[in-house]
Amino acid sequence: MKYAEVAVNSPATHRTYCYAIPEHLKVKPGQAVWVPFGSRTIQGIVVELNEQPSVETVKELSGVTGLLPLLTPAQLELARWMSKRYFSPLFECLALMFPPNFQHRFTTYLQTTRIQPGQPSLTPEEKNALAFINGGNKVSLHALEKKFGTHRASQLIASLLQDGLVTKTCELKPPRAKPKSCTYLKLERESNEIDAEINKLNKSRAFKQAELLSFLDKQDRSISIKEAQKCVNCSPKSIRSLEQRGLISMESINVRRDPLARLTIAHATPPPLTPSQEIACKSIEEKLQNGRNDPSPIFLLFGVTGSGKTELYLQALSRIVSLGKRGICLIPEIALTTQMVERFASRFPGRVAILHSKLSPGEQLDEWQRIQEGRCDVVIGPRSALFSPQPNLGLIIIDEEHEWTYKQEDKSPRYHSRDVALKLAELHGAAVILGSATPDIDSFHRAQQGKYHLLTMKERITSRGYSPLPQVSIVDLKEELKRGNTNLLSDSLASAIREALEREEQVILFLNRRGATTFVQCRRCHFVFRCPRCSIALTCHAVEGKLFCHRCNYSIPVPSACPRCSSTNLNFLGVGTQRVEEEVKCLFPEARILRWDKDTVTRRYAQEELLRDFREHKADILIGTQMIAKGLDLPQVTVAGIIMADTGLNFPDFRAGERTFQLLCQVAGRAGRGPRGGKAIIQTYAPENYVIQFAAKHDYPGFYQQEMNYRQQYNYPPFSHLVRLIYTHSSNSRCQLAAERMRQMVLKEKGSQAMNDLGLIGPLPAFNARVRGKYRWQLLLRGDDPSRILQKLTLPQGWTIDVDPIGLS
DNA sequence: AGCACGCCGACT
DNA sequence: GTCGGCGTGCTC
Repeated sequence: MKYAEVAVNSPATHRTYCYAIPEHLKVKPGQAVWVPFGSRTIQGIVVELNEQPSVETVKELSGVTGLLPLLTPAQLELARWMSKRYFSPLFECLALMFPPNFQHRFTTYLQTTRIQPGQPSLTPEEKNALAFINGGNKVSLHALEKKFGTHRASQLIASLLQDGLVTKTCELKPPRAKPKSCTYLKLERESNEIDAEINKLNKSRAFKQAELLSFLDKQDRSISIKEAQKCVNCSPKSIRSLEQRGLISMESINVRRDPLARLTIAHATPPPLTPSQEIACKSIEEKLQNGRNDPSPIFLLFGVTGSGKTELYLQALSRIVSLGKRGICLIPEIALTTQMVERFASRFPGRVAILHSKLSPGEQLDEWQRIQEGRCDVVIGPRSALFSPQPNLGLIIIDEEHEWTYKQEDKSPRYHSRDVALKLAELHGAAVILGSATPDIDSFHRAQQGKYHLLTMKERITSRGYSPLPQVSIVDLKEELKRGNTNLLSDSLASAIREALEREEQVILFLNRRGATTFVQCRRCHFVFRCPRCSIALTCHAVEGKLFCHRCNYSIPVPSACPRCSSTNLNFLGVGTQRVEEEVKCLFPEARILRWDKDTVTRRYAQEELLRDFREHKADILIGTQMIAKGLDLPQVTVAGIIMADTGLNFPDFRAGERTFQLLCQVAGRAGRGPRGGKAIIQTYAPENYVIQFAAKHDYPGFYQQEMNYRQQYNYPPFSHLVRLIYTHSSNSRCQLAAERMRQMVLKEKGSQAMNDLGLIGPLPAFNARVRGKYRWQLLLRGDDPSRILQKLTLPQGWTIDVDPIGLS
C-alpha cells in the first residue's frame, strides 16, 4: 500500500492530509484527486508519495481526475514556497496554476420527500419553504438562500431535514468552458455519381437534399454544417438523411478561439539598435551564454520612457527562443496589453499567447492548451500569467516592474509577482528582466548591491531619431491663488494648451482621482456626507445626480440640505475628471475632449477604442486618471498637464513619495514622444517638495538617494521588512480587543525568541477602517525577518497576514 | 464548507 | 434547570 500527502480544497487548511492509495489507482505527485474530507468529498492535489502513512488512521482516495498529473514538480515546488512565504493555504497556491475553469464546485440541491399537507408542527414559514421546494422538482440551496436569507434558510432546512420532509443532494456543476468543435461535411461519392443521385432525389421530391449535394459538389474546400445550412437554407434533417444514405460524411474538428483574431498584425523585422540598446543587449546575451556560473541571471533594465525597453525584451526573447526555450512577459494592466501584444505578435507571428480575465472562458481554455502543448514562444499577461504551464521556461520579463498591480492584495495568496518570478526562474534556471523608467526603490537597491545586473538606457528614441525628455515646469498653485486665479487650470497651463491646440497638437491632462467632486460639506456646520457602512466620504457624480461610496457602491441622491443643521448652503469640494472636463470645455469650447477613467470605460474593448480614437487625432485633449499614465505611446501629444500633484503625497503611507514620483515621471514622459517635442506642467501646492523637484528634473538617481535617506531614518523597507496582520470583524471593539490580544501574543513570542530587532506598530485601525460594514484593525511587524515570529504562532481565525504589504491602507 | 462542541442569555 | 444562539476548531 502506498500513501499520498494531499493538499485539500478546504478553507484555512495549511497542512496536507494523508490518504491511502487504492490498488487500482495510478497516482503521481501533481495529480488532481477526489478525497473524502469530513462529511464531504472534495478536490485535492497530491504533493508527495510515501511508503508509510503519516498518521495512524487514514481514509482512501476516492478517485483521480485525469490520467496525467495536472501540475509539474516545479509547480509543486513553487506552490510550496509561496505557501510558506506568504502563510497561505497550499491548495490556494496550487490553484493559481490550474487550467481555466478547472475547479469544480458542488451545488447543493433540495427535494421534497413524501408530502404531508397540514403538518401541525410546521410554522407558516416552514410551510412556505416546503411549498417553494415542492414547486420545482429540485431547488438549489442558493435559490432558497436568496428567498429566505442565508441564515434563515439554513435553519429552515435543518428543521425540514429533521422532520424527513426534504432530502439534500450534491451535484457537480458542469464546467463552463469546453473545447469548441465544428462539424464539416464531406462528399463520399465521385462527381459523376453525384449527378445521378441529384436526379434521383429531385424525382422523389427531396429537392433540398439535391440542392445541398450540388452545392457541396461545386465547392473546392470543406464546408461546415452552419455554412451549408446558411447557403442552401436546408434543415438539419436533410443533412442527416444524406448522411444516413452514406452520400456524405461528417467530421468534427476542434477549432481554436483566438483572442488575437480581431487584430491585424503586420510582420516586422528587428530595427537597428541604438548604442545604449546595443550595450544592454550585448550584456544580456553574454550572461545568457555563460549560463554555467549564473544559471538564473536577473537584469534590472532602467531605461527612461521611450528608450526602447520593449525592443530589448524582444531581442532577449528571440535569443532565448533560438536556444530552444520559451518566455513569459508580465505586463501591469489588462487595458494596455494591446500595444504590447501587437509588438510581440508582429515579431513572433502565431507564437504569442495572451491570458487574462477578460477573455471568454473558451478563449482562456484554448490559449492554455496551446501554451501547454509548447506552441507559444511567449505568454503575455498580468500577474497570473506567471502560473501558465509554459514548458522549458528560459526567460521571464516583467515590464514596468515598479507597478503595484503585481502584488495581489485583495485575496490570499498575497504574493508579489516579482518575488514569485524570481523563485520560478531559479527553479527553471531561467533569466529575468525587470524593466522600468522609475524602478521600485527595493529593486534599485538590490541592483546597487550587485544582486541584479543593472542596465541603464538614458537616450530617448522616437520615429525620427533622438528627442530629449520634455521640459517640465512647476506651477505653484498658492501663487496662482494669490493672483486671484481660482480655476483648476493655471494661466501657464491654459496658455500651453492654447498654443498646442493652435498648432493642432494633442494634450493630456492627468488627475489622480475620479468622480466629479470628492465630497460634499455643509458650509455652516461642516457636516460631511459619509457612507453609513464604510464611513468614507461620499463622492458626487453629477451625471447620475447621486453621491456614491466608491468602496461599496452605496448611493444617495444629491442632497439639497444638510441633515444636521438643515442649511442649504452646501459646498461641493474637491476635483474630479468631470470638473476638469467642464472647465476645459469652458476655456476651449471648440476643442474635442475625451475623458478616460474607470467610470467612463467599463466595456471589454472600450479602452482600446478610446485610445485608438485619440491616437488617430479624433480628439485634442485627453483627460484621465492613473490609466493614462501607463506606457502609452502617443506621438502627437506635446503637452502633459498634471492638475494637482499633491494628491497622494500626503497619503498616510511611507511609499506615498515613491508612488507620486513614479506617477509624475510617467505622465511627464507621455509628452513629446513625437518629432515636435513637448513639455509637461506640474501644478502643486508644495513646489519645494523633493518628490516634485526630482520628478521635474527626470532625476531618478537623485530621488532614489533622498528617498533612501528617509527610509533609513525611519527604518522602512528596504532597510527592514514588514508584515501586516489584519483583523476583520463587524464589531469595532472586538477588533480592538483581538488586535490587543495579538499584540500581547507577539510580544511574548518576541521575548522567547529574543528577536530584539522586531518592532511592533499598532494596534491601529486600518486607514480605510471600515469596508463593507466591517471594521479592520492592523498590527505591523517590522524587522530583519518578521515572518520568522509567525512560523511559531498559529493565528486565531479572523486574521489575515500580508507579507511585504504594498500599501498600508 | 459543514459539522460538533462549548459557552452564555432567555425561557418552561 | 434546558434550549438555542453563536464563536471556535477540526476534518487524514
